[in-house]
Amino acid sequence: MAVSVRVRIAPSPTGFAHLGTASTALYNVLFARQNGGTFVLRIDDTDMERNRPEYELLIFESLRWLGLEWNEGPDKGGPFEPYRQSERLDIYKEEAARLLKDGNAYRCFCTPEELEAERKQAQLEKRPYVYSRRCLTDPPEGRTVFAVRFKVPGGEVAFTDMVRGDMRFDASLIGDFIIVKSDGYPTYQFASPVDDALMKMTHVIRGEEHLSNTPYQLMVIDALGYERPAAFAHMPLILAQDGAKLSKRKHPESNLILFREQGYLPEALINYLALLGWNPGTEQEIFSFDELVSVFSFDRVQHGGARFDWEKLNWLNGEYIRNLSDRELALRLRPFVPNVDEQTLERAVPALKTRMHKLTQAIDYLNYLWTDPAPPALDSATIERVRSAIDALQDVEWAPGAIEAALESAVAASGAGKGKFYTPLRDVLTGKKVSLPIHYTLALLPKDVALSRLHRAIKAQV
RNA sequence: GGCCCCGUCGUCUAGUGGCCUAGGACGCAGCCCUCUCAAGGCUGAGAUCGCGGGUUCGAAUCCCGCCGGGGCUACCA
Repeated sequence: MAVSVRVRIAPSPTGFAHLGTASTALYNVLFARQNGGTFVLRIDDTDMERNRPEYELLIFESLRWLGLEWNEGPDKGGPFEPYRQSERLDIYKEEAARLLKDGNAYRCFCTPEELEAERKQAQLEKRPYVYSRRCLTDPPEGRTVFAVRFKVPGGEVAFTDMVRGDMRFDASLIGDFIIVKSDGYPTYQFASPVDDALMKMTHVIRGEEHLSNTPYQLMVIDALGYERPAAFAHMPLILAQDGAKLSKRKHPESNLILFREQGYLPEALINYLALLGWNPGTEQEIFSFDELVSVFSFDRVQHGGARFDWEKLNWLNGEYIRNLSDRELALRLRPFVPNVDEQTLERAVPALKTRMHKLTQAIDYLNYLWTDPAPPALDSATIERVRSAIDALQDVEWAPGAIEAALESAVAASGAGKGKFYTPLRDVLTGKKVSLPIHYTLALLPKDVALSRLHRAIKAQV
């Protein structure tokens, strides 16, 4: 019987969860779901300087919002606890000691300045830099502060990548790298493979930035005598507008929480992310999550990075909004327009639906309901039209259909066009040039409020 | 600098030697619908397939060189 699939994502709480986090999480979940596997969330918090505990909560929240729930993780436990690297320090210490004892690692007493000098020198001589191994062959005397370096065995490291096929790297080009920092914390190149092995990961699916890190990690796993993951998958990077890798610091707009705040639907973002770097080979663009699970495959994944395109996301999000039932859309809109009562919101939805590519846009359409626009200046002909509108509306049933009918006969009687007639009404009611269709604009307002705004506009003229 | 990945309309992509006068989607333009804004319908512009050499009867598709972009090369992850 085959071992069941285990995959993971391992974000570091050095910032908010961003598009890249979501993207790798998605592919991991898709693959796990396809194979009845387990999706693990591990927190790689070994950077003492930059970790902030509150970011961990943000990561949980963002992933849950997207519906990318994990089976094992720091908040829900599992058979390989703990799932926070900061709580596994003794494990790394032990493994490092083992490497030290077996001669696969050694202590390095070099100072950052000395290493910097080595690097500069190599650059000057135009030779590729690898650590000199000074501390292996001729360690300086009398120093107490040290880091631990992995002794790179050289040779070739080969592995299978589900996206790119067979990969091979020449390890003689890789210098002895640090696996334990002088503060006692493990580096990513060490903690990550140790945990992948210990947590029995069968597949490692992550961003392309880790492709060249893979040989480092495989060498560590080999030296420790653990079993390697069966395969890797290095997914194309999500690029910013300038073509550079999306980063938390340079691209704060990639914060997932912001997507929620702007009114993007999680299912739309998922759909868009899936299409960034992967394509089904058909012309289908809209995919439910279950459809993605059934049709996704690594061999149709792009090898090059893809620029994130807000325009296309907006379109997709609009499509998803339009496909929501009125009830469901009203529900999702609630938090964005807390000033609007439930009933009014539900009545607004049919008109709102085709006019939004994100939920926040409802605010622009509805805020005339809870604000009071100043009466505009009107010429005498316009005043007449407003007056006849008031007359027409006076005894009408307060619903869009009836209002529309009443207004249309008033328009016909006035001899003016709908534009001339409706534009000032819109202006008086909302103070804006753009609004929902005029009969909706009226109907959503309480009748007395609507009529008093119209009355007031007429009186305001001298 | 070294190693690795990539290079088709502005963007995301289809395409694995002839089906390509290079297809789709977003965006853009025009028209229709229309009280505004959308949505919807129709039409259109937009890519000498990074460049230069080959191979071949025939290349976006194969080979070589170059150029360009990105990633890694940290006591960040």
